[in-house]
Amino acid sequence: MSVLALVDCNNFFVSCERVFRPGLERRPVVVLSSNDGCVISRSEEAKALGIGMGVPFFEVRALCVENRVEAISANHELYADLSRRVAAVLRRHAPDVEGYSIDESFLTFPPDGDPLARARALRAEVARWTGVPVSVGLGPSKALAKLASDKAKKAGGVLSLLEAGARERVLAATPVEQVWGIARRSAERLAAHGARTAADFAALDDALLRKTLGVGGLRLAQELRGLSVLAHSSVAPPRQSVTVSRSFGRAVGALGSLESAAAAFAARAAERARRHGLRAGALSVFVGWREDGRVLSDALSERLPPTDRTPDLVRAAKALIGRLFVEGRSYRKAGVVLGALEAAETPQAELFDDGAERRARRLEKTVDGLNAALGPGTLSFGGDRLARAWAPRSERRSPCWTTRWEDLPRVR
DNA sequence: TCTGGGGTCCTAGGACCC
DNA sequence: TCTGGGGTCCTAGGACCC
Repeated sequence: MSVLALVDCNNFFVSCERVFRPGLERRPVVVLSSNDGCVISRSEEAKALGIGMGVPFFEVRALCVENRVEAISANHELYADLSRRVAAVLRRHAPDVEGYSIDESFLTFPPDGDPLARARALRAEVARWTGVPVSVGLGPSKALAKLASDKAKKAGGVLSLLEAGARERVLAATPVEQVWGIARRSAERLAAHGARTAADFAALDDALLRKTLGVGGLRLAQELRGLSVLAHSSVAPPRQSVTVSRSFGRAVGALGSLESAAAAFAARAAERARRHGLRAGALSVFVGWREDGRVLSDALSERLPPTDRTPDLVRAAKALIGRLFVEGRSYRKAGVVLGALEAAETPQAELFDDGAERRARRLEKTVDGLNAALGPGTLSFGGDRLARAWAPRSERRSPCWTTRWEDLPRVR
């Protein structure tokens, strides 16, 4: 039986902010999404005040003022950098780190030695080198390691579900909707069959599981029984899509502003595709607006000759958003999605081109390089700086302490 | 009145994750 | 008045084919 570990950074975004502002320790802190719209990370103190994950900020604003909760706009550049630093420490402990999300990684522990001792050592080392507190869950399968890491947060930071006895106790005491991959819909369906705990779920008949929740549900139940059926790999599978979307800072009614947004999103998406060495064979654009209190959206897609060129993608995005546009609507958000991605090989034609193509490529490479070094949006292609009525607002952002020279912390 | 059976591919939408 | 952004996988149903 191999030992799978899930390493989960506690309250990750809040913890990142605390690394550079130790004054935030032991205080209620929340991190807010774009436009300071939603709460997306909470310190334990903020959770204790009853502030839920994902709640609109305006609903808890009064509570935050009253309790002197520090509310900070999300700084994803900082979080991405600390995430890389945490991963670098993890790779010293296991050769096959699989990044599952910005704040979680799966590892396989070698069969020799005491897994609990190893987990504790790893936890201490991440804290020492990055300042980020983590929880470690151990189990014979990913779903059990994940469950263990959730429980570890209130059990000293490390918990093992490697032993059958511990597993039975924990599964029987866990409501099924706390299982990874089971949310409201699935929990309702399971309740109809009398399954309310993780143990009930794992004990259901395979054919019934297959019929009620599909293959995903069946696999999950097997994982809870201690059978490892979900693949573990340190090689990231090829990306399927690239999305850039934003809610607007205020409602937008003019086609010009909408086109400017589409152009900016397409340019950013193109940059990301190039960074991953991918070309897009399809592009879609969506817009969102409100009507009679209902949230509505519309979308259009188009196949493209595979490309990673900014001008091609910008042109396609602008054309599609023009077709979506309806006079009189107050748009609230829009987005561009690149799909049908494939590896970008150097096109043969480049060997014979007249130099214009090569120059365009070089320009793109320079812009990508500057944006990578100095922060996204430092340089952009013609036009998308104009008519930025849509630009989101975030007024409580912390500095990019680790990725921008001008934001480096100063030591007196 | 009777009206096959089996494929593939694509897309939209559902459900879930962090 | 104010409700994020970026992903994944699966399924059902339609179009089409032989």
